[in-house]
Amino acid sequence: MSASSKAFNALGDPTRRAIFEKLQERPLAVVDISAGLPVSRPAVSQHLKVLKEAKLITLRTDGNKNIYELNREGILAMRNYLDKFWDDALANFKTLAENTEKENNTANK
Amino acid sequence: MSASSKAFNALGDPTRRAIFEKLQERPLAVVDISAGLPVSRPAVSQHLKVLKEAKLITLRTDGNKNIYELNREGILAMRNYLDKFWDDALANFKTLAENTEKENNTANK
DNA sequence: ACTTACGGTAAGCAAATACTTACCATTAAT
DNA sequence: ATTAATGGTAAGTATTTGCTTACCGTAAGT
Repeated sequence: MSASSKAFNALGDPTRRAIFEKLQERPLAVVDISAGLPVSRPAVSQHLKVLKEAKLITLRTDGNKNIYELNREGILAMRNYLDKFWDDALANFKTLAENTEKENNTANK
Repeated sequence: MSASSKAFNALGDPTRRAIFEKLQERPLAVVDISAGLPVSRPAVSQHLKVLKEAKLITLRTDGNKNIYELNREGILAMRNYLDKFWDDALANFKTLAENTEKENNTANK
């Protein structure tokens, strides 16, 4: 599973997106992330694990608190995937159009 | 559910990502998309519906064939989401750092 | 030292969702 | 006209995955 695959999978879940967006404000400890969310704290821990493995967040320990923070790496991986994806698609469609053009010309001769 | 939410959700599934990536090569009819995939043709139809609703692909009819094609709109929505997300995160962290700085200065006087 | 706060993991359950088979409508081919 | 091919939808099943409770370890506060 590629880096971007894991990231897409991770952000596929609405609760994980909510967590992700909370961390946009500031780095937060698990209790603070959990506060306000409609699921239990262990559920949040499980989601954090998925986001971490997708390299969308990082973990730093501060005493007995686990502070989670956004990780540029995963976000960039997705962005790059989308950019390249679209660029390649355009290139493919272009050569496809050219080939179709040639075929028509040949057929018309 | 926002446009990008639907798109993230859609690409959260590996089979849908496979379909999405097949369409990067060229627009394809359902039979052609289905060929090679480890799931039945109706399953593919169902996935196509989700991708279409996420504005990641579009549908064009050609005789009895339904040709699916990439849709820039959904791809761009995700890209914009990620860009804005990261920009806003940076801005938040910056003001956060400045405030912490001020607090330290005040505390030290 | 004892208690409270923090948070990860395990096991089991519940809900969501991906998949299959069956069916039907439409279009193309013979 | 009949038959093939294309593909969407429905109903039911099965798998996945998100969630909860229970538990444990570690760090901080009193």
